[in-house]
Amino acid sequence: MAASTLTEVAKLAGVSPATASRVLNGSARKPGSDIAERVRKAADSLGYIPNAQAQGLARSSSGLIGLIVHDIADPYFAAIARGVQEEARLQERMVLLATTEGGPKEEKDAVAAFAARRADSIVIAGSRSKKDGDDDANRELAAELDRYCRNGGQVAVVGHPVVGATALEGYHVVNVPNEELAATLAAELARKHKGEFVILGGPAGLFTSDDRIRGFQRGLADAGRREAEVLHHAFNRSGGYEAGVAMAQRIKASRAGSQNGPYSPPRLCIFAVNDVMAIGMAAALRSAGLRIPQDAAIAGFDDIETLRDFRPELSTVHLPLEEIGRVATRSAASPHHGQEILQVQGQVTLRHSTEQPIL
Amino acid sequence: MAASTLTEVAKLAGVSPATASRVLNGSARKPGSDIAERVRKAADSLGYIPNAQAQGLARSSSGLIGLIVHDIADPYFAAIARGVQEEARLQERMVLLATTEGGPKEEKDAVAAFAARRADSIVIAGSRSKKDGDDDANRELAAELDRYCRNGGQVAVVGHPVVGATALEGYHVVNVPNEELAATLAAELARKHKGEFVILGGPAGLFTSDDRIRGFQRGLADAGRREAEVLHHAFNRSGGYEAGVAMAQRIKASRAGSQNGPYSPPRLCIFAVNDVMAIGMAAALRSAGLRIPQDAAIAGFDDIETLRDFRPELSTVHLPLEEIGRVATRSAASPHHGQEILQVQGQVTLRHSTEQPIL
DNA sequence: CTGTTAGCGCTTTCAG
DNA sequence: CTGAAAGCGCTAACAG
Repeated sequence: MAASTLTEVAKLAGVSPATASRVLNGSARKPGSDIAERVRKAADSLGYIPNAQAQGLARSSSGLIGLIVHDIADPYFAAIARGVQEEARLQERMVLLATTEGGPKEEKDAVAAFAARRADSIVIAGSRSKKDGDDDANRELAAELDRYCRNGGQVAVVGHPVVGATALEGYHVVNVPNEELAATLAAELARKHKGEFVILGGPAGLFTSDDRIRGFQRGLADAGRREAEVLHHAFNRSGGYEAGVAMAQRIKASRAGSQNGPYSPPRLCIFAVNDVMAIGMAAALRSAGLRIPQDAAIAGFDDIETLRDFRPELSTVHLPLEEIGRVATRSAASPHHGQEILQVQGQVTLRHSTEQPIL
Repeated sequence: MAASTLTEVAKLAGVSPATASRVLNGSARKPGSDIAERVRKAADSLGYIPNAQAQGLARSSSGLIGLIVHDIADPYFAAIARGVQEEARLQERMVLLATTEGGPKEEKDAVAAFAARRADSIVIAGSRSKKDGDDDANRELAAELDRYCRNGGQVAVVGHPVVGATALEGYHVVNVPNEELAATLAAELARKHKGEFVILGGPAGLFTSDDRIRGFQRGLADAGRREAEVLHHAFNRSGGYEAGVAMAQRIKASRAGSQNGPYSPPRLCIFAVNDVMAIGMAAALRSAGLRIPQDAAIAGFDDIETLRDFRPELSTVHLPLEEIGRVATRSAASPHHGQEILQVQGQVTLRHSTEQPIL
């Protein structure tokens, strides 16, 4: 037994499908109220549910919003997804989810799949990468997006424009001032921290990571501090943890070495380019018996919700994640001519993890 | 400029649309390799992307999986969503996301929307409630689901059968032995904890919560312990926090009272029916200057990933969340006659938050 | 193996 | 204001 159709409803109400369509689904022209009444009654006596696929085909639009994230279980993406979802609900659209683990190949596939489903707009939350070897895939991704836009689709990208996008029509960029914020963070940290800095970055080539690294270095330089060493690891908790294991050894070694001398080794300040990496790092240090901020200071970036319950309280740069999701979704809802660029604000937030230990 | 169609591809290749369809989209019969070649060439010279809506209409199936959660940013749901997503990818389907904040009304709407989109299957991750006032909405939800199933849809529900579902065709239940696990947890805690127990539950009527409360009480009773007091709060971190604020006062008051007497007050053991509530509770107690497990023991339920980085390490019941998402999605992929019930295993996991303080 | 012919369910001109 | 008719893009019988 298949779901009942508009035609059946129309028949039951004794009207034409066209009329039934006009009363049931939004149309400019309103049929007479007596007719409307009859149709509505027929509809819910049959439990009529419009077939969105058919509607989509006829109207050539789907009421779908495609969302691309690296990993939906990562708190950063989950928060953005929540914002997207909220806004989608306001727009009376549904969210189609795709996870890509950051690969341009997967992103391209996701875009193609969304295009196939005729999604009205696509929100790309994960950051793009220009890692060696990804060149072709990136080109294909850009081509796919361009095509999607040329066919009338709207694309909102969080954090960074798409590499090599040529069609500017239909692109919306929610710009996160990663570099500036990282610079500010560095400046503030430089004021209170007199020792060395180390940067824990994601894979080289990942835009978000690179921007934050660059900004942080600039901030250090402006403060007259020496350039920080940069470590590259996976852009997630594991990457941070892995880096932390090595870092712990290093800290211990340097400490052991200096026990003979008159000076205690300078305390390191580690800037992780995102919070989940910072958490991984902190966990590894803690497992090794080191304490934060006594044995090392740590700062992250994003201010994911998880931080609220993480100890020590982590210094970071607050980003309005849900708002970013909402803004991206909202902007993609209104076709904009030319490339639209929106700014969001972040806020350096210093907490206990970068405080001076009490000596 | 609209996307190019199968017909255009066919024309360019000099074949009929039917043939083009057969080579491009999966069909039993394979056209000759020379023809196939030509069609394929035509297709990607035009950048052809099949219109999934049209395919869906024609095939009457959509390649869509509907996922219903309370809140995608809640780590519990995010983990399940990841599992669903993984399995969906294996099935070459896409995930449609709906968030409902637990309301039966919203769940019903979500099901209707999925039905409209002709989702092949629906996974309901959020637990159902039979709270007073939700009766009508619950009935409607059940009706909507029944209809969906009668029309050939598959529904997988995590944790608890749908209230009042009559059509058994197409229902799949991933059963989480909440009650048993809670009982086991109670038994183990009773062995090491000699003081009072308090249960921090969700809203009365929420199945998952009620089951866990019941199980815990049973476990206590079996251990010869007295029934625990039950607190009801929102089923999320805020609920836990709110409860914690009150609890902190109470603990402090009882302690102050007994300072005059010869006995220190018995330490409380708090069982929160899920981890996010436990975290909220712990946060509130900590803000009030209380320490865990010294001033109170706490246990949660679910073993969400967040716990890995939460201190004190929280005792809980481990649930294979991703696996649950995968299993639900997998089972809903294969139409089962009658109601299918799958079991998942959980594991009581005692950690530091319920340890005996060293006196 | 290929092409022709009907639809899938709905919207939307265009007449009446 | 209503109805009839022509698709939207694709698939699936059924012929050839």
